[in-house]
Amino acid sequence: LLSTSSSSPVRKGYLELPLRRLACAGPLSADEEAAIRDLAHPRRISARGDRLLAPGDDGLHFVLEGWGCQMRPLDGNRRQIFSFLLPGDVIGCLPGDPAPSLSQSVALTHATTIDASALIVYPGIKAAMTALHISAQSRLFDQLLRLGAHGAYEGVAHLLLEIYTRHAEIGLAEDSRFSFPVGQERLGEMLGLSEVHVNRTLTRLRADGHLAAGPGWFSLPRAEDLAARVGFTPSPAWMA
Amino acid sequence: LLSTSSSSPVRKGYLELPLRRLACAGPLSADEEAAIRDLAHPRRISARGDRLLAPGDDGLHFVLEGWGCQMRPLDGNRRQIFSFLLPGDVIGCLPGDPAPSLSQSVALTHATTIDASALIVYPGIKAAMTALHISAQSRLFDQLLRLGAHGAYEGVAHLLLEIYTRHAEIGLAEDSRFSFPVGQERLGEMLGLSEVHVNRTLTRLRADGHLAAGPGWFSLPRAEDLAARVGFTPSPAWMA
DNA sequence: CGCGGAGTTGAGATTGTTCAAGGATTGTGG
DNA sequence: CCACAATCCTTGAACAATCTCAACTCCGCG
Repeated sequence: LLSTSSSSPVRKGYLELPLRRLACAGPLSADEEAAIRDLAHPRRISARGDRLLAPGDDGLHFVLEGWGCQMRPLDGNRRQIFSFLLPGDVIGCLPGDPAPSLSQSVALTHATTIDASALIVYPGIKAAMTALHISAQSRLFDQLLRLGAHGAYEGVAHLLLEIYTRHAEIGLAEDSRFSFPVGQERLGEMLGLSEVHVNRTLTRLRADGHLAAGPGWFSLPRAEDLAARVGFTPSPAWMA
Repeated sequence: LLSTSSSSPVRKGYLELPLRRLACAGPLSADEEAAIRDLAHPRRISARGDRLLAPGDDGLHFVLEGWGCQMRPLDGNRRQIFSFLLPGDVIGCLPGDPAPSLSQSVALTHATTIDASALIVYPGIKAAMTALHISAQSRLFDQLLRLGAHGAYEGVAHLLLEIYTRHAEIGLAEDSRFSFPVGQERLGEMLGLSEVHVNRTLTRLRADGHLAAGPGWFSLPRAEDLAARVGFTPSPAWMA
């Protein structure tokens, strides 16, 4: 997906996504872009189910490949997922905001991350990371709304639109199609729905012509229509 | 409730609750306690429905009297409440964490607040406020859990236990009884339930001997039992 | 070739919503 | 002091949304 768009000799393609993510959160100087591309730390590999962040870790990390989530375990083998962590995302704690392990960050697929704490010294990068932190906070409120105020159809649609948007922002949505490497049960754990009902709702979205799906991907061919249909507003409108 | 416990000549009793709230979040020096008691700013009065925080306000405030909430409006006259703001609570933005109006803070009853931004220069107060901010963040995750993973009975019980605990921490729960000056519809807007179902659930809690209610107050006579029954764990257990 | 994981579908039970109505309480004006 | 309106609480009955259980398919993989 990425290797085709090589304008300059990029040595570490796996840092391209965090770079794009930060760049679309705030302007970066050429120095800062270079600092990101030159990150020399070893990558950390997590198997599905492993923790992306060690319990005491208060650093910052980029997600390079694979999906993760923030969640809290429930009794039995149930859990509530609070947010999905996508390739390119920044995870961990900003220095000023020592919000320790109020939730667990866990890999949902095979995933790789890299330590990015050193980059906080660059003002543009710090500003961009702060902006991303605020976006994540806003998405948490979106999630509260999905769980508390939306029915299954609206909730699933909202979530897919959010994930679609997050992919599109960093150039990972070709033709309204984006990667979705986790199963329907994970959608259920996020939305507070049973796997069966998630399935029925996806079927309904498909029947309405709003969704196409294949192994490991979704596509929202009429994303604009769907957004209007379920009242999905991209980022702001809460300013005021 | 408060005026009886006057050991030293306290001139401004209305600052007693924020003081207690901060004190139970982190140790305060005598100077810091005095600084809180001497807050000279004018009190701000909000009628039910008014905003507690002006849209651009990025300061810190104490809630002195009355209840408020954080919420987002929905289409029509519906809304989703994210959290309740109680007397003694700190609201607003910490300096390092410029998370602007991702939600609205609104009065649910007649309420008074006071500007507390000046107190941030005291390190003990700043630390306590940071700890309270983290508690609030944790309660947001609790709320996600209630909405996503709990049924009505568990959700209502959890929420009442939380509010009971928050009152008890600052000495406002006489005999497991605490103030609850908002109606059942507000509980519904918080829990994503209809007013009718909230009512039926409260009735059920009462029938089970877990709840007593009167105009403007609730009581949880067997809070321990109820907490065990619905799996309510006070603050931590997420550390790790 | 068979096995396991993920997606799909049906039928019945459970939970929660809506609409509608009736009681209780309180504040207000006559 | 009483009538009245407003607000909140309570209850019933029909309806809709969602869950559970159980089966069955499809496909990739050893």
